[in-house]
Amino acid sequence: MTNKLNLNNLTKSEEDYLKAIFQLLIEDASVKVGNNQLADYLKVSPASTNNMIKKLKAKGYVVSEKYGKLDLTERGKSVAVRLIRKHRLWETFLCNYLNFTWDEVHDVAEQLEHIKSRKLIDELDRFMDFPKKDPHGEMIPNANGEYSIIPKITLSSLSEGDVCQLVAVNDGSVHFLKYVSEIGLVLSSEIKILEVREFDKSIRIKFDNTIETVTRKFADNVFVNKVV
Amino acid sequence: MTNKLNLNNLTKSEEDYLKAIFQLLIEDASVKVGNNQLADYLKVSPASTNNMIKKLKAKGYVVSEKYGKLDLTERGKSVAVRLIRKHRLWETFLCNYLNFTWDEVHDVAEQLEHIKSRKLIDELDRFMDFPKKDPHGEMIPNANGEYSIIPKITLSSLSEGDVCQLVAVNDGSVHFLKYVSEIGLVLSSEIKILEVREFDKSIRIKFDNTIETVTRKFADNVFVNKVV
DNA sequence: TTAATTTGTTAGTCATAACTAACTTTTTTA
DNA sequence: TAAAAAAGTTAGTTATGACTAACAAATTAA
Repeated sequence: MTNKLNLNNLTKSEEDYLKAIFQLLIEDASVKVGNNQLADYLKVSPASTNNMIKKLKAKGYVVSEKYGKLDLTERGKSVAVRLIRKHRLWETFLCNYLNFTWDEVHDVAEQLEHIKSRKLIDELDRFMDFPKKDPHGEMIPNANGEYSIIPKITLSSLSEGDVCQLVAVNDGSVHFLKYVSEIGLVLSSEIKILEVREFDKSIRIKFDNTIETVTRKFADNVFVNKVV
Repeated sequence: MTNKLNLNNLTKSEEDYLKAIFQLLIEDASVKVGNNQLADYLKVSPASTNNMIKKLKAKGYVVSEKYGKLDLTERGKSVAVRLIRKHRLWETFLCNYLNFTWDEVHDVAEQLEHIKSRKLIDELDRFMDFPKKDPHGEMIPNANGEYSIIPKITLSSLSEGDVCQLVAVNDGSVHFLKYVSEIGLVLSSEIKILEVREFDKSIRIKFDNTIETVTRKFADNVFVNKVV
């Protein structure tokens, strides 16, 4: 009964876990990423993540000590970045060539990112002329896994009178993405903060002659460049 | 312990089985398609196919009697045709837009055909302007699952002096497809049968000022339109 | 600093889909 | 038509990746 470790060909699940750990690590760089948090993020039980973490440790993708925080090895990171590259390239393709909207791309890209073919993704990249950003404004890693992380500030971090430009939106929720489109915001929209209400931190914003009030939660998911 | 039957969302495996049965049924319309034959085709054990057949029968995709031949219900056929549509559209995309060659497309298309998104495939179809044939010359079913079956004759069925045009090639083997490309045959190539050798049924053919001898096995996998 | 809460782990179960080995039915052929 | 071969079936096992329930460790709060 020798336990064969499939070192090279990762399953869809293994890939999903590695990507999730990576996302959690960059989301909150300094804070501990733990087992339950991962379970929560992936919407599975803590027992499931615990199990998978063991396997990924044995395969050399993850490091952690018992009851300790999770981290990825270089190999683990490399897998995660390649998945993100695939995900974002597919999203770009779906939006720019196949008439998908922001809120429609995520689910399909989640499937497409697991297709195993180096040539496929590199040719898709070339076909689209090596796009730098995906439709939500996020950076696309290149074929060598290199990418720049632009420090992101949220709309919620600004103050009355500030003017900013929408550079990216969090792509985690279909409802949120639909909402963003519906009120008329697009990448590069110039947004002026008219008022930040002390009571509930809701924000009155103006863009393209539209005035809207958005919640703190909404503003937390909108990433901007401060202009003024 | 109520046995929940996942009637709508088929697994990758279930889809593979339905497609395989469909392919075997159209390959040899009149001949019985049996359990062992299916196992052989899918390169799994007869026990595995037997098991899966039971499940697909319970779900209403397959019909067969104990020890009898296999057949698909309308629903089963519909699933298979949609898979073939997806497979062929992806192959077309890979060849025409992403620089894939004949022999490279199959494996990737096998993965891509399982992506679940109606919009994805219909938009891909539109993007390529509704192609009628895939790169190997096979018909692509339309969005309603309609397609025409062109009765195919093989190069091996012709006689000395006949002239034909290459209309399709069997896409089952990478080695075969590489071979076809290497000797210089492409879709629409005009081929003249110079000689059929009685000894081993090998055939001397001429096309584009090239003269080649091909085996019976090779000629069985080349589909043509007889011109003269 | 002890108790409560949160977080992490283990053990055992289930479904899917593969496998081998043994057995039964059907078909072929001698 | 009876024996041999081929085809089909069943039983029992394995790996993956979920799950629940029970338990242990670590952290937080009283």
